[in-house]
Amino acid sequence: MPPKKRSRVGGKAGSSGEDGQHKSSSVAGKKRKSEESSPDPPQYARWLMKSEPESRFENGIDVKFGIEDLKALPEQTSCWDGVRNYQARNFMRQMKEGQLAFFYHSNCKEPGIAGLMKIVKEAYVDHTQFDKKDVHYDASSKPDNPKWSMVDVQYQRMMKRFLPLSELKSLHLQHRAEGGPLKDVALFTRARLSVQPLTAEEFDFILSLEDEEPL
DNA sequence: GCCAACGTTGGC
DNA sequence: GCCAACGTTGGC
Repeated sequence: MPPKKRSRVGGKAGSSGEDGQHKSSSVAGKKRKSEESSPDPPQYARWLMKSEPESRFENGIDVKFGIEDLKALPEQTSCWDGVRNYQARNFMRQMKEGQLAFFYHSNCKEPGIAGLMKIVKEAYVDHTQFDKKDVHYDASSKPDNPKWSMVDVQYQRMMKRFLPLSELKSLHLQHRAEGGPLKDVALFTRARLSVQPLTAEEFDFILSLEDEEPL
């Protein structure tokens, strides 16, 4: 889930092409409009990206990468490598320079939204897929047709207060029952996705929570 | 550490 | 192309 380390900007630009396809559901000959398909995916402009702020060793490598680690890098910028899920990858490929993303701390003592970052480089090839030493090496991906992409992100700021998952969850449940902006938020409806889109309404509502008293 | 949810893989 | 087995995510 978490992406991880790596210092600042990584390789060269370019995004690799193609997209894999992932769900299908399409009928032969017919087009399936609503969602899915690559032609025109809904346009999202705000994101939530998960990473683990506490040490955890995978194949002997520490995958820890919290918001403080991002902040400490040169230019407070890092590539977001290691995403190995097609939906998460496809969302990264939709990201545009300048868009904002919440930095979410997962798999830790206190999960929740820690801060804000900005997309500073659009999707390009994640080089770690070819690195046998890397935790996220993917033997099935070939350099002439890379499977995985990453973006570069830059630290913007910490939230004025940490927004715990527990609080977001009670709001989600409340909104689901009575209506409200977090009714369908991906954090709970697509819990395992490490890169998620947020509607403007969801994003703005979550941002407004930092000025509220903790629940 | 447990385990539910869900994505991926591979046999058929 | 189905679906059971398996692997991963991530809260608790």
